[in-house]
Amino acid sequence: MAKTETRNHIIRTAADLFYENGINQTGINEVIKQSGIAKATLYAHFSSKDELIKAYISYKDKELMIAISEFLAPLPSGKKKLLGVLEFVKEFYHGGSFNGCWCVRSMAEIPVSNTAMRKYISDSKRKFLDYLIDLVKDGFPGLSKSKVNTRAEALYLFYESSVSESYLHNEEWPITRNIELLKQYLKNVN
Amino acid sequence: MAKTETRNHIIRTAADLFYENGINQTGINEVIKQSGIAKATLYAHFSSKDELIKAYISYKDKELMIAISEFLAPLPSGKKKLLGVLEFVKEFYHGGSFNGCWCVRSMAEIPVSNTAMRKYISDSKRKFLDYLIDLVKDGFPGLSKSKVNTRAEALYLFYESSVSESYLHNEEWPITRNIELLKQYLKNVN
Amino acid sequence: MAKTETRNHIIRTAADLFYENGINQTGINEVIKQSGIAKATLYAHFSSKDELIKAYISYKDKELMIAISEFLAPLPSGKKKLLGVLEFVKEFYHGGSFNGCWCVRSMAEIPVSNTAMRKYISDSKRKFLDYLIDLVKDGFPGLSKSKVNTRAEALYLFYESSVSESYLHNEEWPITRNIELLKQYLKNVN
Amino acid sequence: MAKTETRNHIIRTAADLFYENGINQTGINEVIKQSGIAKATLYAHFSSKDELIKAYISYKDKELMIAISEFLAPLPSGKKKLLGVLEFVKEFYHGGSFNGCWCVRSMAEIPVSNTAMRKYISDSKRKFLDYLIDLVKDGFPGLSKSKVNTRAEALYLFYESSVSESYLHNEEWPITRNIELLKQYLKNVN
DNA sequence: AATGAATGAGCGTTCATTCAT
DNA sequence: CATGAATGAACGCTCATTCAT
Repeated sequence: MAKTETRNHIIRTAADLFYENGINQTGINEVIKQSGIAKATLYAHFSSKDELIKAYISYKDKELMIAISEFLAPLPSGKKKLLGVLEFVKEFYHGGSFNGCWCVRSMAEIPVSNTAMRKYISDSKRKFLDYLIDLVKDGFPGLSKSKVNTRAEALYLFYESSVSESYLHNEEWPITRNIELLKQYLKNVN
Repeated sequence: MAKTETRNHIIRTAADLFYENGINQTGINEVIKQSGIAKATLYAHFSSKDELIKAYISYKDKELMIAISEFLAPLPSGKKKLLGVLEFVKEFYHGGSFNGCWCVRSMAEIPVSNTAMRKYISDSKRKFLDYLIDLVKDGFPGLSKSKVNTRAEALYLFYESSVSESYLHNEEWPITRNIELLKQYLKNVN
Repeated sequence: MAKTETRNHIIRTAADLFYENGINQTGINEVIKQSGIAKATLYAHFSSKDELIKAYISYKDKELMIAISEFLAPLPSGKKKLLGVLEFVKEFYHGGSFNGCWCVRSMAEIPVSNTAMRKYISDSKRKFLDYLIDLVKDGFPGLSKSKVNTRAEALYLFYESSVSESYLHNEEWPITRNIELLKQYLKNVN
Repeated sequence: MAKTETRNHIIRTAADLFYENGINQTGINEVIKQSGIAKATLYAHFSSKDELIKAYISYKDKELMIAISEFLAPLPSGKKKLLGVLEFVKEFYHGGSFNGCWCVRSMAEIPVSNTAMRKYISDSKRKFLDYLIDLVKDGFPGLSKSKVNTRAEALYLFYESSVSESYLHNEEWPITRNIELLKQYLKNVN
């Protein structure tokens, strides 16, 4: 197997386990067993579990960006597209492998002393906010930068609580309630 | 020392450690060292770490209810009081010992297989939602039960993302942005 | 409760637990919980767990002597009575609370370093052998002391392997086989 | 060191300790200290202490089979060979490392709830009985299957009480007495 | 005489990581 | 480049026993 392939294989296997059971509940042994590789092979590709966790976070983020972009592609730019972001969450929630936000959950598992990792995770979420900023910018050309940011941050917050609270309660209402809130919000912005 | 005192002493010590560093990063050894008690003493009061975690969750919840109630007491009923809930988060955030939501973070650390504990935590959050429902009910007498719930759920979601996102990014803007969103939301409800 | 009553109550409770589950598998806490007494009360009556174990051994031995004597009482002296000893084992085995020999099992749980306890247990078995010697002496008056001993030791060995092996295999055949062996043995002694 | 070598090294070390002091009196820490290996190494080879105990039982059984076979090899088939089994016990008893029957003693230390382990141990003894059955079958060709079993079971019971009782009393007489009983028994079978 | 909270050494087990091959 | 046996610190938990009341 080529080096990159092995690496990706490990990441995908680890991602499934980390996202399903949490990063601390998933041991290195479990990852190598599921991957079918040797322990030292894993350490040849990732110098530590932390590095593997970072790769997991990035992998899930990229996967999300692709999925959400595909979901939004057919929707018209503007308010419909922004609402689409929360509609995506609803679909995600019912998709069968929903386990909330990997960033929020991973952050909870990282020791406070591990500032590097904590920064990596919050930076990761920041990138998602940037993605939403672009979405607003594209959907509302001419809108002032300040208003773009405000609108994107609002959308981000609706998105985040949809994901986290539907996961926390294992119920759909946080998503539908946030959709209503977003609709009302968008009605009141020019 | 009376039994109840020792028990409370352990809970308070454990709560500080759990909330600061997470429940999995905090070992029983750390708890007893900080408490200045013997290991068997802890196990005389709590049959397992899980029981101590439950006591921690309940302790933090009660503490929160008291603090938020005191904070809201001087505010006039109605919209001012609901906004006060988010103003409380802002104060909480700057209070020096802010580490996000213990429920959200603990949920992320509990294995999926531990359904009893997961239920305990989500039930705990549900109680907080009930608290907000009462707050809305009291502040808007005559409002239909359905509208009370809708309004309380909205407030709950604003509260939750204020706490979680300010913790995640270690920045204040999620709180201020949510306050703006809540203000706008309340403007549009009768 | 009078002191002796309390003491006997503890012994009986402990005996049931020790014989059912083994002396090491039964904690002091279990004994006091089942007895309904305080921990310090137990230690007022028995200076250590070892002392309680000794009391358990003696209690079971006495109980056995009484039971076996009652069982043998109606039988005619001589060979019939000796055979009765093994018939007693058969009844004991089917009695519902059979768990082999407390001495053999306890000996296995005592550290080799605890010579005092080990001597106590083997002395205890020696007393049972003495009981069988008396049985032979009474049943075969005029028999030389040497022959009495030989015959009693044979009976003792048949008895012991009946108890131990039926317990080990959880099957009855070791008892019935030993009964056959004893019958044949007795046929060949004058 | 090759994996199998390490495994065998652990088993031999554990066997000495388990047989000398009992399985519950011997902690994992003692085993690794004596073995000179790390704790995780032990758990890489044995998933639990129970697995190590099983390996110990099997190891001792195999060792016994080999030793007894070697001891019996020069003896002529038939009654001489059967008597040899008890002569072997006498030699075993005086060998310096005699501590009774590992199966009987281990059974006494295993919680009643651990049915899997208890079955493992009694199966182990059953194999020894099968060994004796073969011995009788080979020594008395043409003997009916039923008589073979009866004779082997008798031999088994003599063997067992020789081992257990000489251990219990730390005296030789149970062995010599059983030898006499076996001789007499064999005189009366065709 | 009786209480029960507190003890500290020990238990079996799991972890991410290293290194000789 | 890949292997897998070995590591040692930490984990959650149990034990018989003591002592102030």
